[in-house]
Amino acid sequence: MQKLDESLLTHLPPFAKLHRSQIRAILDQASSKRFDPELTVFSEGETAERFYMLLDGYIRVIRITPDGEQVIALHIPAGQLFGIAPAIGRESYPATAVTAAESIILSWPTRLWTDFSTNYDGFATETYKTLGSRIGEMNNRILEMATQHVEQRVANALLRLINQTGRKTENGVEIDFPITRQNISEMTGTTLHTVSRLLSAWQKQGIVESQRKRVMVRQPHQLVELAQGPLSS
DNA sequence: ACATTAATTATGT
DNA sequence: ACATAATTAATGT
Repeated sequence: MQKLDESLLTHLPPFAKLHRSQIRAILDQASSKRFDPELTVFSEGETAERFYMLLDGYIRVIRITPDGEQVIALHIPAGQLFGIAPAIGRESYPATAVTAAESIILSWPTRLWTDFSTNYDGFATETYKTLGSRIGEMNNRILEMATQHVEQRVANALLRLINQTGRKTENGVEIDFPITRQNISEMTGTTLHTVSRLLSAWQKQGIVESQRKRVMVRQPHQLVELAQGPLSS
């Protein structure tokens, strides 16, 4: 196993307050692995042997319904911890983590979790921050599902994607990992057909631009408008 | 207002 | 050439 450079972690929130020696110790206990796209890192219900830091790439957090249907709960961008079951007092993973793009992932044995959170300044508070914002996001999605129409939900999903994982180009903001109509439908509780129709319509209006597995938003403001939906009553 | 079904076409290896 | 992705129309709830 070759040595990992300390600069990999120094700027990431959970480790930002630590000294080089501490980072060194953390890295020396980590294992590093590269994942191709669409590979499962861990599965729902598995015993949480390890916790993870995404160094590069994107993670999709998914759950499977009893009848085998996929639901995408969340996307995680590089620089965040995931699979942190110990932080919420669980010994099995509550969901499945799949790479959405080629990714580089560090991981540690779960038994180190208490070490990390007691000995390393800022680690605990920062992880609870990200945990908090993920819960907040999922709460918003629950509200959307219950109250909004599909068009608004798809608009909101795209907005979240470009905010969290957007890459700016000349013409707009592009989601910087491959994403299909099917994927978007799994995020919004609709069908790939409806998503396809919506994207086609929005493309004609110049709001988005999409090819196979690629979606770019040209006019975020227009999407925000659509996300508001028709004014109540 | 949306899903489902089915047929057709486009796109990437 | 083959598999996967996307579009489109028709029909159903």
